[in-house]
Amino acid sequence: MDVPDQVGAGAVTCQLRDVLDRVGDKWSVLIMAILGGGSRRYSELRRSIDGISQRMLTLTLRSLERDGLVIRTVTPSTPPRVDYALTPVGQTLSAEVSSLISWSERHREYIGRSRDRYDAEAEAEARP
Amino acid sequence: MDVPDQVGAGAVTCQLRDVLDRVGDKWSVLIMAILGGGSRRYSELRRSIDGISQRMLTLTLRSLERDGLVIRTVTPSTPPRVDYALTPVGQTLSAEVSSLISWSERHREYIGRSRDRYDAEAEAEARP
DNA sequence: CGGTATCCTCATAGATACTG
DNA sequence: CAGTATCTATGAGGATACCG
Repeated sequence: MDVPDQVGAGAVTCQLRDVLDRVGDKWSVLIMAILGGGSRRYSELRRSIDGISQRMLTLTLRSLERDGLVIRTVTPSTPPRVDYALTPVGQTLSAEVSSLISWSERHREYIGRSRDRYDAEAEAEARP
Repeated sequence: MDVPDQVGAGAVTCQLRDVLDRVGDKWSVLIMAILGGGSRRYSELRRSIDGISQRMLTLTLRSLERDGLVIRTVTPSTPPRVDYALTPVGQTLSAEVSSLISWSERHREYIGRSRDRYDAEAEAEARP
């Protein structure tokens, strides 16, 4: 793994924290996954992502854009049109994300069974 | 990428959400990274992870254990000794995580420059 | 040593309303 | 259509104290 013993204060962790904050928030990965399939309009994203508020969609897109992972293209027509796409670097992160998705698919059942077992044992202990 | 257009309500997203919640919280990945280097005692983890509270260390370890990613071994000596290690499945997630860490190392500078540029442009626009 | 229990705070995100 | 502004609330996480 080559991870230093002391993490949490050094530069390595800051890098890691940055990416985890990026990848860990509620909507970023979902947006990147969709944009991995190609450029999308604002309204397309809104429809594609079930349950996202307009506020969070905009906020998340802005921070992805700020990080250079997504590019925003405005077409000043009437009605206005705004398209979002992954940048080349965004595509490489999107690839990492898709690897994580496939991990989750492979181990979904295992985790589910683990949780059931753990909860059953915890309950058995609570009421002996 | 092979990601469906509609995410957020279907099974695919639940799997993904599960992993993201797992990987996205503040301490799980740090703990998994350290345990990737081998088994560690509770107190070793506490010292290794700068800034973690006892509460969060315990909570995070419990949920990792619940998911079958970490195994907890109690040695009932005096003083008591508790060791934590990755399970085989935990090791595979740890590998994904290390891939993400290396991505973050490779693109740390790019993101930093992107943010600086974005913020500079935002400020330039705010005060023209 | 390896935890629980309790309280508290402060970001994150949802709902709603309005706009160029 | 593609946002911004404002308000609110919920829950993750920190601080502290105590326990087997």
